[in-house]
Amino acid sequence: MSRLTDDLNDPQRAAVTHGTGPLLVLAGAGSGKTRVLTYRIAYLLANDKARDTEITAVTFTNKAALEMRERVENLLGQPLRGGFVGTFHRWSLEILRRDPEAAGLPRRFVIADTDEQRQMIKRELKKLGLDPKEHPPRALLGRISGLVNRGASQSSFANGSSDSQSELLATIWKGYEARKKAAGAVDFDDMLVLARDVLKSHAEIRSRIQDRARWLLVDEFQDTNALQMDLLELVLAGERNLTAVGDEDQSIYRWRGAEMDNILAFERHFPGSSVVKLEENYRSTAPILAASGALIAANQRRRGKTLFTSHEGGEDVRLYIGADERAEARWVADRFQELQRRHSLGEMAVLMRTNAQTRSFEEELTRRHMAHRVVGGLRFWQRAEVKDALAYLRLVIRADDTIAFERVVNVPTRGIGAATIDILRGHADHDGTTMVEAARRLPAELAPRARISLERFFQILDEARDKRAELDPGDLVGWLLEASGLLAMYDGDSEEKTARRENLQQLAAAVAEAAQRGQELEAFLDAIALLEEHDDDDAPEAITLMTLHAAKGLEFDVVELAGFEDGLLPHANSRDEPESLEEERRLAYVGMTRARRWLAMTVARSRFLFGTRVPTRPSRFLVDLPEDRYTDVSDTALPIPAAGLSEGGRTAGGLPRRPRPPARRAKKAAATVIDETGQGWRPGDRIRHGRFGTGVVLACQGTGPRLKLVVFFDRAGRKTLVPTIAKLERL
DNA sequence: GCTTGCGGTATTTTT
DNA sequence: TACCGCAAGC
Repeated sequence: MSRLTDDLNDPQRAAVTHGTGPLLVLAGAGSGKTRVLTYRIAYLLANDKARDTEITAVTFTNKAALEMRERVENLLGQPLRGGFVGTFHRWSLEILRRDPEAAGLPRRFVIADTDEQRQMIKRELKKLGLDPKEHPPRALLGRISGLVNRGASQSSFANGSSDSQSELLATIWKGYEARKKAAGAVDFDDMLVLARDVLKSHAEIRSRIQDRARWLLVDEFQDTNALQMDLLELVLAGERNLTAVGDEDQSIYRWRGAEMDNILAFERHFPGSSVVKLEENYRSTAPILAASGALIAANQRRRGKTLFTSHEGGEDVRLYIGADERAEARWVADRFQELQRRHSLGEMAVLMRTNAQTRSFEEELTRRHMAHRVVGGLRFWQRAEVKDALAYLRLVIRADDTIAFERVVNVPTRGIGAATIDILRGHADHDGTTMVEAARRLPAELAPRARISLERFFQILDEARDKRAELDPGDLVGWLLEASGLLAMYDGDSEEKTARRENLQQLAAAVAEAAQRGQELEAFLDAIALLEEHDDDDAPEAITLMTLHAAKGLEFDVVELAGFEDGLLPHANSRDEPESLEEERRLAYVGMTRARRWLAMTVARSRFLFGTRVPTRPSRFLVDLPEDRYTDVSDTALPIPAAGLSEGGRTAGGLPRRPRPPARRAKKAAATVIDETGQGWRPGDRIRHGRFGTGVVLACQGTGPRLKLVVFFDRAGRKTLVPTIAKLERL
């Protein structure tokens, strides 16, 4: 099969044709990572080194999996049967669905999504009499997830927790586990945990999976966490044919538990492994590579690669510093208008650190009637009306789905409020059954209205279950939407209601389409639980606005990296710790390397943040870029900060994670601040307040009697004060 | 049970 | 500033 290896360069070919044993492919940005992965699969199959049932290829996103499968099938000229190409979660889920009992799960367990997780934590807090404001469910779940992904379990954590803080977490966690169990639900992390446990404890299942993963390929290896590593090690047997492809310089999910050591210390994890570096870049021009390469070279934690290209020339990388975010957006829109002569709008992107930054660009592009789309907005499957409809569907399939029941028993409202739910929950707890069971029995103390409503509710579900036999799934959903009254909820012709009705119809269409593909309703529900994102990229001729995280894996002719400022990139919350600062640098690197032909970074000298205009300064990452790697095209030449100057300040994005006392530093930073107010207060001043203690002035709003100060107090956090009323002492 | 208004908060979010 | 979630009030 020479055709397969002909169009590869030497290192690529070495990776593709590698024999048995672990292989790490260090694939620089744009070096043909997916190509190596897909060619390797095709090569193994075409040369009878592997049977298709022995191929397992794991990715992080459904999109990547889909692309991989398609490209392999294109190479092979036929569909790939038997093998597995999918995400870690789907892989785990398949193991669990096949043998739920092995994992101690009910046969028809459900997947709890983020909302449902939060709901359960909230209930638990309420039960414990804790204030959700003091213990934000989001943060609690984050901590639990972090622990789980590092290999902990509720019980192991509870045993090891000594201080009251961790004991509290252990208690909440325990309740959370109990709730999931009662609901027959697993969360995203559980899928991996349980799959790992099953593989560990059930030799026959393990051996089956090991056979299926005789050739195991893992994409984006830099993003794997400890749990995923456990999983991989469990299924690697005999020849240990792991092909891991990744790039430590593009590791941007540390905060989600990604463990860079998996790639940095690959050889230690997998003795006897080979390593191939892909350093020839086929994506970007030389100037873009030179600039991004200089930036990432400043990182310590990396194995080190130097990307090169055989293509000469290319436009300079530009830096533009504008007065504010409007000037920034204007400049970008101007450039994109010019560039439109050579590049389509679909090949242009504005990338940024935070979602909030899209705003000024949306406004400017709308004003100019330039087509654009924001990636990462509300997701189809996350919309309330869609989730409601899905909950009905879930109840049809699995009558005792407590989560779904609670979600829609009163949607549309039918007089079943908190009081009714409490009664039902009381019965369920008392009898040791589910709420749905309790509701079915229609306890006597229910209000008459609630009884009637519940009866009707169950009638609808029962009828739907009967209809399952006669209607095809799409029609079943249609019927359910009518019968439940979900559709009627959005009667009317306001834009919002119409949109919601359309979403519901779209859902019915999606179900019908899945059925046509031969997918069972159960499988369909699983699929969308795993696929939070709705992949409809059907507006290609538009400028893309998105976060740097969302941009990973994509490429565009024209890329603009917006908000190249200290506080934003690196983000204020991630610049103190060296490890996270390096991750911020990688984030910038990912952004820059998305560009094929044209790249610019822009800075707004002031930004509207938290209700105030805050001065900013260019990113400290500029210091990593030698001046000949970019061209400053700002209207007025503004000085670029020296290394370290931007440390610890309160600049854009602005609140220091831990306010630091030294007045010396505050003074120094204040000198760079433009605004100064009549009252003699200015950003950077250290002050003392009777109640809040000491703090630092972040910004001044208004003048004269309307003057307000935004102060960040060391202990009390951010407050807005009127200096003439609040007694402030200047330090 | 639904609406309104207040207070608190303000990264990134593959599944 | 802008949004979200919750508590009070209709």
